[in-house]
Amino acid sequence: MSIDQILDRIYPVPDCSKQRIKTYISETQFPKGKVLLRANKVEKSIYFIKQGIVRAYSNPVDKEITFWFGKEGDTIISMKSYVANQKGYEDIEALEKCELYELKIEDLRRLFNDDIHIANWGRRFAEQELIRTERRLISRQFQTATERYRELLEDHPDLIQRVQLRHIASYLGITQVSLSRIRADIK
Amino acid sequence: MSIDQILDRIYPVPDCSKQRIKTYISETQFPKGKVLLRANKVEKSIYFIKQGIVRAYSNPVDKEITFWFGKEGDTIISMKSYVANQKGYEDIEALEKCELYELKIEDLRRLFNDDIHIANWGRRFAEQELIRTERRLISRQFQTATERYRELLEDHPDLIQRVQLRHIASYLGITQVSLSRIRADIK
DNA sequence: TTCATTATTTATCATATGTAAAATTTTCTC
DNA sequence: GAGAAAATTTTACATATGATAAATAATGAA
Repeated sequence: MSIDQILDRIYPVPDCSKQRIKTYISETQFPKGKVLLRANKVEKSIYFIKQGIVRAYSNPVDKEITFWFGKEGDTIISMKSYVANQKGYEDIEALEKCELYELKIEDLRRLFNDDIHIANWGRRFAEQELIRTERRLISRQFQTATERYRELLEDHPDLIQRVQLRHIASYLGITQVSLSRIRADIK
Repeated sequence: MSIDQILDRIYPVPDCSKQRIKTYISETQFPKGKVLLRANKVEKSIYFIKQGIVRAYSNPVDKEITFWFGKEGDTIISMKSYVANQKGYEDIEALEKCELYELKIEDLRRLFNDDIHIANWGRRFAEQELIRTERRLISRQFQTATERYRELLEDHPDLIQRVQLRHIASYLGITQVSLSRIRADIK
C-alpha cells in the first residue's frame, strides 16, 4: 500500500500539505519477530504499514495478552506516547517481515501547529482510531467470544491464516482450549 | 463546572478562538430519567456536562448494557454521529437532573475548517477520548470484574453513591448477583 | 525425507459465574 | 410514619470456562 493511499484513506489533504507531510516520512523494514515498540517507553515515531502484520500485546504479571492486530494500511502507534508523551502499555511485534513508513511524532506535531489541513488530518486520524477503539470495546462488552470469532473470520479472513491461534485466542479474551472448542463447534 | 473550564481542560485555546466557540454554545436542562441521545439516530449536537450524571447503554436483544458514565466536565456525544454522520449505538439517559452546554456538530465542523486553534482543540478532544476509550478497553481485557470494581471505587467513589448498582454491574460486565458477591467479599 | 520442535486439539476435572427465586433492605409516596 | 414499590442481597443449583496434562498435527531444520 502506498503512502499516498494510506494518508488519503485517513483524510484527503490538499496536495501541497501532503507533500509537506511526506517530507518527513522515511521507509524502513523489520524482520519477523522483531519488537518495534516497547511498553514503558515513550515512543518517538509512528509507523504506517506498507506490508506485513503486527500485534500489540501487554504483559501484566507474565500473562501476555494480545489486544490488537495491524496490517496493510494500519498505523502502528503508542497512543500514550503520541497523545500524552507518556509511556505506553504495549509491545508491538512483527508477526511477518514488515515494510513500514516512519514518521517522527515531533515533526508531525510541528505540522499540526503550522498547517490547518494537517491539523484537521490529525483530528480525523484520532477520530477514526477512536471509532475503531469504541467498536472493539463495544464488541467486547456485548458479544460472546464465539460471536467475536465469527466476526473476525468475516472481517479479516486472512488473519486466521497469518496469525497463530494462541494470539487469536488471547485477542478474543479466552484460552486456546476454549478457542479450540469454538472452532470444533463451528465446523 | 463552567464552560471555560471544560473547554480549557480539553485543550487551552487562545481567548479569541474560545469566544468563537462560545458563540455557538447554549445552556439547556434535562430532568432525571430523560433520554438525551437515541440509538439508531444521527445526533446533531454534543453536550458538555455542567452538572449531573448520565449513562450510555445499548439494548441488544432486550438485554440492556451500560457501557459509559458521564459526569461534570464530561462530554455527551454519539461518536458515530460526530465522526461519521452515522447512526450511533447508544441511548444516553440522565440519571440525575442535568444542566448541559449544547453545541451543534454542524457549527463545530465549520469552525474546524476555519480556525487552526479550534482544529487542534478538536484534535486534542478526539485524542483524549481515544486515550480514555483505550484505557477502558484495556481494563476490560486485562482486569477481572473484582479489580475493575475496586478501581472504580478508587477513581470515582461518588459513582457508587449516585448510580444504581444494577447499572454498575452491567458496566462491569457481570450480573447484579455477582456484584453483590464481590461487595460482600470486599467488606 | 526424517526427526525435533512448536502449535493445536482433546479429555478430565475444578471452579467461578449465571439463572431463578426468595428474603431483606432501602426508597418513595401519601 | 405506614405501606407499597423498588433495589439489593442471599440461596440453591446448573453450566460454561479455565487449568492441567496428554494426544495429535503442523512446521521447520538438517
